[in-house]
Amino acid sequence: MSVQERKERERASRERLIVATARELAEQQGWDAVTTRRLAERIEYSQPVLYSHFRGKREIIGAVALEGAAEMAAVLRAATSDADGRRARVAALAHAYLDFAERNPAVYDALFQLDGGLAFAQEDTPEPLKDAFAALLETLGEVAGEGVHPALFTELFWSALHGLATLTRAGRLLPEGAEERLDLLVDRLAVL
Amino acid sequence: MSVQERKERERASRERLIVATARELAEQQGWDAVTTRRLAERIEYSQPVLYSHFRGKREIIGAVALEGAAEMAAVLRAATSDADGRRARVAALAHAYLDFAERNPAVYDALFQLDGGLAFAQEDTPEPLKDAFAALLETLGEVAGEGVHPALFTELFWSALHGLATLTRAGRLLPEGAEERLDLLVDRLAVL
DNA sequence: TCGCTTGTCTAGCGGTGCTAGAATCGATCC
DNA sequence: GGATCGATTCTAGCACCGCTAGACAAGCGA
Repeated sequence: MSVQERKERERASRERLIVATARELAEQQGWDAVTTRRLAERIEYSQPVLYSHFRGKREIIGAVALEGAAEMAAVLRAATSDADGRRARVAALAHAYLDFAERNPAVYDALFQLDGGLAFAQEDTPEPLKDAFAALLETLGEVAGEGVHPALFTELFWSALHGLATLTRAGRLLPEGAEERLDLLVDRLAVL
Repeated sequence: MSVQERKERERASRERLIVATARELAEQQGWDAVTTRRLAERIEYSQPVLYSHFRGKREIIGAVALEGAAEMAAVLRAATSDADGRRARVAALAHAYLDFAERNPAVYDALFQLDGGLAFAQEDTPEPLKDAFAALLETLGEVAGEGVHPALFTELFWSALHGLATLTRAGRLLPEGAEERLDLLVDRLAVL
């Protein structure tokens, strides 16, 4: 069995290489530059090898998204755990979220803009995605206010963050007012 | 000169046909289905004709976006003019916005998701885009609250609407809570 | 060492956006 | 009315895309 185990290890390792390379290439040159040919060349295998790991390009995007979701959840939890007081926690969360989106645009796109073939807001939603939402919920749930469902409030707050993130990056919003918009969001939406 | 004028009329007419056809095709089958070949076939000309009107596919998307922006501005103004009271006006605006996004997903994508090569939030931003933002500003400006810049408040409110629109359509948010999220947004963000 | 499974590669399919150069149309002039 | 010639449109093709069939080679168990 040792031979088979070694093969499985090598396969898993190569799969990680594919995902990491796709992410790297996407962050460097955008997802449009992530073609199966270029990706194959970078991992130093031929194209068909990609298809022995993933059904297609969409699944590769999905894999990057899952990795990103786990990372984002960790980042959000780290940011909130450092903050004292509810206002500070919510502000830190919002900051961390927009920071993550700005620093990892390709990952953010894989998660929320592109089609990675992932199920959202459903039972068969992958664990990392649920957990990322849970990370938001942990902090935002406590400022939802009387009689407002925490999950629903979180969805709204998240939507606002997502709107700010995408519109800013697409050049629809200028970066100047970013800080002020964020403060306003926290002060108005959260019940402190 | 009459001949030349007629030619120009015909050219302009064909250009409108291209934009209308692109929009129609995009709404029917999504932007992925809008290929230069299919588009050319539908307007009953060969591909290169498209390039005598537009620099490329991007510019065609941009043209659809501009048309959509003008339409959206009109829809928003119509919705708010029917409403009495500030709360009702803001709610009507938000409803109309999300309605427009839901009913014209391809146009909405051309405007805010895809690259139509348009400048935003700048001096050389095309008039229809400025005007669509102005339509938002007219209603939202009056509920920004003391000491809050109306434009900045509008940007934030718009971001929230955009987030709701895109996350809902991408299946990231379930349509169930839509009404409740919208009410919460209006009640919390707007100063009434 | 041999046979065979497993894995990888080469080559190619039908599609994409876009363009060079050939062909045709049509307004103008004799 | 018919020839001329410039503007317009088309045919054909480029390089690239995602994806896959079938040839080939590597490495295992016997």
